[in-house]
Amino acid sequence: MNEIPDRRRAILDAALACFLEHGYRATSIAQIRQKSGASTGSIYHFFSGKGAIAEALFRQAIAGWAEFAPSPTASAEERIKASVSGLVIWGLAHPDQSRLLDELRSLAPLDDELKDLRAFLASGHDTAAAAFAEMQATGAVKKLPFPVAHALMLGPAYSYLRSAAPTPPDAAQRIAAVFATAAWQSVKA
Amino acid sequence: MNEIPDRRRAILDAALACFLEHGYRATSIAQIRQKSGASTGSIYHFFSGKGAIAEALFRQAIAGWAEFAPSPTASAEERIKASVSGLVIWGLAHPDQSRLLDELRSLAPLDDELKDLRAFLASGHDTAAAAFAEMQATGAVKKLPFPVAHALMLGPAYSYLRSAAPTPPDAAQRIAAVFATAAWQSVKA
DNA sequence: CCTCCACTAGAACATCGTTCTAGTCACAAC
DNA sequence: GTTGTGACTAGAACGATGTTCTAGTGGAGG
Repeated sequence: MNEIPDRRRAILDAALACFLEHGYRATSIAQIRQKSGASTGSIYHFFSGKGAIAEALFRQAIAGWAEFAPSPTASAEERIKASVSGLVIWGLAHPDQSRLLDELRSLAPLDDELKDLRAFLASGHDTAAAAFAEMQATGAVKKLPFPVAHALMLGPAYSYLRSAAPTPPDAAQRIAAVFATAAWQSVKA
Repeated sequence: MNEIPDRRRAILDAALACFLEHGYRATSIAQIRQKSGASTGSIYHFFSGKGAIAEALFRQAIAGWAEFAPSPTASAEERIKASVSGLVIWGLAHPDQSRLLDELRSLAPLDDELKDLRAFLASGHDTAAAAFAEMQATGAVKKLPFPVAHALMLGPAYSYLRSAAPTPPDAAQRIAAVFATAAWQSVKA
């Protein structure tokens, strides 16, 4: 009885295809309507708006990447390197999904359509800050303000992925290692 | 006879005020029209569209920051550190202008309104790549692909400025130094 | 006085995201 | 068997936006 309705899934699939091809902003509800076969009313029955569709797809994409999440018992160095490396490897393997996430991250603070996504990102930010504070408490990393540390660790990876081309896995591994060691060097005590 | 028309200047000033207050996307032509006292037709007489206004303001803002440009005769370390440090110090001193530039940079690849700005950014990218290639030739920096090096050097600064609060000058100096030394450590030979 | 032309004004247009109104269909109640 | 009910669909209508169109103004040159 709790099946996901076909219509809802069709809308999500169509929206993802459109977003990956044209970006979030450039795809219109009309395009999603055509590709999914749903009607306008149907779309707004399942989602509160374009932003809600984007948020659902964002969470879905994040879930696909979360498998790279480092185990919480590893050392600070391993956890940080795994975070950065996982981000880069996943991003180079899925460049258009990565670009979509980046577009949504950029738009979230400015676009009220994406208010819920903004809240979701803020909660993720908070858990990352807590994890980093824990590493600071053990003396494993420098005592930097978290926004500074976050920018040092993940800024290069985000920046690179924004304009990266599809990359074969072995090259992606090497590039990921560069960013991972640079991130660790930047924040290690 | 070649004076800049008052109307044009009034439009630019009004647009800058609106963009700084609400961001590029959230300001409408109508707002610019009201604040500047110009009419719709007048705006489109001077600019080909909203994107052209943004591009004009982008160049204007870049000019205000270009004073931090390092002298070409300095060492690679000095030039790179000065670039990063200058960006951070200027960005922390002008947070809303910095955020506007970042918004426009994010939007440029996706929004056809900003096609001309996109070309302008690409040319700037090319000169930076050439400068870096020169440093590589002298053996001062690692032999990294330029996109990787660029992300390592400026990614953290861009990332930090995106969410930075106004900062007093002395604190800004310290933060800038953190990012500058991290950038140099990441790419030095 | 006439003619041009840079410039202005505001109505009109196309498109977008969203809301509204009306309805269909399956199914449970009685 | 009829009637309700509620999930779902459909498409017209709405308001706002960026842009274009049509009409005009006013001053400089012939």
